Amino acid sequence: MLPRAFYARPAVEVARALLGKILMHRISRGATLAGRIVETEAYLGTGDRAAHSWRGATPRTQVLFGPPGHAYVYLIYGMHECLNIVAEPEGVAGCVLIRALEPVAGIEHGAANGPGKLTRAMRIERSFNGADLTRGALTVREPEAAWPEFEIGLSPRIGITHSADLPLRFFIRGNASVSRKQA
DNA sequence: CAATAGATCATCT
DNA sequence: GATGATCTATTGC
Repeated sequence: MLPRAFYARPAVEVARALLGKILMHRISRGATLAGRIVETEAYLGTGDRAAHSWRGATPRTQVLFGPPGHAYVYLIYGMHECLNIVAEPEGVAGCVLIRALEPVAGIEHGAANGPGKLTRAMRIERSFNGADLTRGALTVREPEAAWPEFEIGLSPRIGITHSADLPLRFFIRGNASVSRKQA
């Protein structure tokens, strides 16, 4: 289990450090869904026009200003949920959007290569909003066996209409589960 | 193969 | 009342 201190850093650092880590959801006794994080995006707090928190805290975004290591789950376009992990020390907004997973357990190949698809594959819903990822059913942990070395790619974020030119998207170069063709 | 449309609703103005 | 950190299907070259 990654310690809370792992998340109490700038969102950009956390986004890069999360690549290769394992997202695990314990559905029930003995049944787990798991995937390797292969694509992330950093969202800063105030000042990043693309971030939900850019204007300040609202009822929905208050979790982004709370303690790091918690989940921020929201509904987008009326039909897809997106999973974020709160970064930065408490009181400072910032988070990391998990964009794609490589299947490890209980996930069909290609079913988690996109923000909306991975929440469905992992059965993550809005009830997880505010959940503590350092304990509980949904956790992030170090891979059990070391993964082969990988190269980190950097590109602008996807699907946003503001600050669309900032290179805040991180992905494992050459990985087949990344949501788009290589940059 | 690239571009676009439609689905569908919580949140904020 | 408009908008959006998406996805899939369909239309158009």
